[in-house]
Amino acid sequence: MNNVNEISGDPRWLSDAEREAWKALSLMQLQLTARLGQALSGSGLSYQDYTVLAGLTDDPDGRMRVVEFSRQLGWEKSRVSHHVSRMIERGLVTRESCPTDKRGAFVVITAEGRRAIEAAAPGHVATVRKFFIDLLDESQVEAIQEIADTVLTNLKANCDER
Amino acid sequence: MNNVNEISGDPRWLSDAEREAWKALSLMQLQLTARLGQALSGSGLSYQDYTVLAGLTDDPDGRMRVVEFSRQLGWEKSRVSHHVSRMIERGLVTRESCPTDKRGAFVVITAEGRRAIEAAAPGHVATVRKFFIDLLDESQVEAIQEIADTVLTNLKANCDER
DNA sequence: TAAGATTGAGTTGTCAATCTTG
DNA sequence: CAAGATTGACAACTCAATCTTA
Repeated sequence: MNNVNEISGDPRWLSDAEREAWKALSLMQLQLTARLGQALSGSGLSYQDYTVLAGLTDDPDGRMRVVEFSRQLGWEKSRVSHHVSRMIERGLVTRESCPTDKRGAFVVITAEGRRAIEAAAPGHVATVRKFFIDLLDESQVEAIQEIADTVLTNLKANCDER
Repeated sequence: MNNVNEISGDPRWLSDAEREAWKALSLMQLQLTARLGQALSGSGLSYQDYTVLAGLTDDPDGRMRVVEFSRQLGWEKSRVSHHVSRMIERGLVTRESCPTDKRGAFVVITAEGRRAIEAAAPGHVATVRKFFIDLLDESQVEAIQEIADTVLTNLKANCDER
């Protein structure tokens, strides 16, 4: 499996540069989120908790549909459901039924949830800056956005195929 | 928590562009690996299995130290150990002790493991191309590599701090 | 019938404790 | 004591099945 296919070419393989880039990106993502989680550990919130609460505070009423979380975070809907259940037990959020669509459910942040994320936010932001954002220039942030948008659009366009 | 901080500035927050870029990247990574996993499902290998076997085939003898996997993949060493145990049960790899460092252990690919990854590889590569690599130009692949290298170097430099 | 959501069972991953060797 | 590795208990996630409403 030696591959020194530097020039775009052979569709059966990836070039070394392509493989390395993908590996490096995966490793970065894993280590970065691990680090963000560590940094949060003192606050009593996991990185996942933080993500959910941050999503809720984006809404003026502090509420979001389960299905919307599923889309925004890329979590299986059952994952959202399970995680919300655990957060409810800890008093960070509640569940409310949706008046307009009776199948639906809202996740709503509680006062305690708000306190928790407000306490954690400054430190978390500092960590994201220190280990990610502040290391990049504007053009790199743009590049990430463009790449991700391209890939996500393509994924959505082919969500039917096996 | 409204933030319309477009101009670099305030270290207490992230700009919208910065937040969006990070969210998009996380979403991309999640959906991409989910898709790669789906595409592999017919082969009897999970994406994680594939990753391990691919690492092993990089070595001429098809062997790699557990600790090296831990570093390369960014997996907890216990995760490597557990996953290898499961792969052993399925006959894809074996464990061997290291002669030079008696604490160490090698993971070694079996003939069956080799068959499995060789069968899965063409399809997997095609999927990585279709949903990722072929959507990007050379400069974007480069950009990813640079960003990831920068971030990973910085993480390594600060691995001691809490 | 499909879409939103939950549930339970099984799988995978983490964390702390332990064992062995450097 | 530190480094490599494993183990077991627990937490988080996935997948399929189910329930309810559109």
